Amino acid sequence: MSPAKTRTMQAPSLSEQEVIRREKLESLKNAGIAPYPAAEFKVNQNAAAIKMGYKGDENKSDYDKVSIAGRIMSIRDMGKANFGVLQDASGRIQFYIKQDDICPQEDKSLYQQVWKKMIDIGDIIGINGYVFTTKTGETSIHVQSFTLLTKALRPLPVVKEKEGETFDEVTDVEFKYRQRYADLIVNPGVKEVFLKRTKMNNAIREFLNNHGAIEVDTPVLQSIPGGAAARPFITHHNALDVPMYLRIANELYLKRLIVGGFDWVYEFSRNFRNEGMDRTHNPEFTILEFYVAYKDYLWMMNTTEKLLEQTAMSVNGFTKSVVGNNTIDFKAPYQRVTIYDAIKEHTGIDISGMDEEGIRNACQQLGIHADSKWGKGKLIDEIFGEKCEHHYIQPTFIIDYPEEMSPLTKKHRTSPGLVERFELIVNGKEIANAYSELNDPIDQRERFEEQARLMERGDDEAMFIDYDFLRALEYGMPPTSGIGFGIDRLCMLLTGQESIQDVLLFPMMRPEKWD
RNA sequence: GAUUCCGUAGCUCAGUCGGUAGAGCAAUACACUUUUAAUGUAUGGGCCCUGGGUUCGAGUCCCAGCGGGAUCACCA
Repeated sequence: MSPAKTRTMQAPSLSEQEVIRREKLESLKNAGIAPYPAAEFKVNQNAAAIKMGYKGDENKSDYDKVSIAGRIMSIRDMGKANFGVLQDASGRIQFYIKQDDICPQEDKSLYQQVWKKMIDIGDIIGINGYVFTTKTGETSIHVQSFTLLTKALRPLPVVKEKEGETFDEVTDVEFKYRQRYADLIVNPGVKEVFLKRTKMNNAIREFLNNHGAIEVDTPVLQSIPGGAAARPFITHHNALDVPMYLRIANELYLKRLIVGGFDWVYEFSRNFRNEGMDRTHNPEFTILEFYVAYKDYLWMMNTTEKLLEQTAMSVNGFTKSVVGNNTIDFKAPYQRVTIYDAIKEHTGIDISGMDEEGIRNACQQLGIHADSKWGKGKLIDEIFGEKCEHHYIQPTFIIDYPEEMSPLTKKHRTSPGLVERFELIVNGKEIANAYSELNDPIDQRERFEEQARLMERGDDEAMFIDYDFLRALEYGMPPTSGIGFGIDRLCMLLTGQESIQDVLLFPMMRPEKWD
């Protein structure tokens, strides 16, 4: 019986390579080498800084005692010397390890037995040595000593690269999303997307903080899921014995804070909606909302343009971003089109004077399903979504929505039946929604009651009446403008990703079965 | 939720008309002290997603299930 067969019988669920790694783990322990040592490993450099800073003879002495730590990504075995690649948080750097350097005496076992037989690709090590340039011109670390920091028991997918071309890249999305840790290790570029996401958030925070905005935290567990039209996740609080909902939006809480005297608040709000998943929807997602006292939606459009232009610059260094076949320019200002004009332009039908019946007929004419449960606002929204939205690739403000689909929005100052609201459409998708906030408590109560009627009519997305929010408005909320940005979608636009799963570190997946 | 495509070694992928399971990388062993997708020689590694069915015989054909992608519906 072959040794491999014996191994398989001992541990039937492990692959050959996993069994061999466990045997190496035992060998290490037998040799008195800790596979998972506790002590700090002091580093004084990182891969990127060395490659950036090392200039050969000019500053060689600054790099004669470097110490870095990272994961072994490849080893090229030349017998009594190896070249390898070490990857740390900053990037990758080549190292050179030679038998006679780490074993200057007769005893070559550290090199022959430990390094060559017990260390693998994927292991995390620390190395000490000096920087040099190889014959072929690559900045490398000449290893004088190494320390095993973590033994890896599972083989890493091996991805190779030459001159920017990648070979055997792991493209299986299930692997990438379920084992993001491994995806991040082996696929260069994945990490870049998430670093850009952080840059984007930082840029937005910086913009807001510089303008005097206050970052706040509001409840995620809510007894009335308000501020949006969506199906919530339901949970239960045992001690109070009441149902609770994971928030679908934080809007009503932020407005309570405006009542309370803050004049600019914002929150990066993780929201939860119990709905379908696709390239642009994940059940949990992030919306940045902010509310500013004494402003209106016109001011908000100006602010939005500035915020996005500046954020794009911070993330990419320029205002343009390539997504699929489109190049999007976030440079302000953005076009502003009323929703009625948009519909007129893309369907040839002017619905601005029509009642619900007329719009229903228009839907029929356009071949759009007009559900009998839907009111006028929903029908208009449907026409816009079907016939117009996808045409707007460059950032465009669609403004002045019908009142019925905007129960939290202030009535338009000059056009009856409309509200002061805009959505920002980019690359054919909504990425922000804003309005002059409704602050008339009596009007707000009527709008909620209209929502309640819609709910009775069968609209399962109509809003609940939030009596505490009405009470807050009765104390008086100053004129306020508010906005919500789809942060995941904005990130997709700024990083050129076409699936929301590629801008979420751990996108939702059906749970794995482990038996 | 509906439709459709996919699931083969640790990874990337072949697998013809239904006839004993293949390659490269990775692994193991050997050679090689400046290589870089290192190279050369040899070896091992498979619940072909799971369960049924058809058949003398199924990775391959049929049905059901599981997981994933795409499109649609719902939505941001």
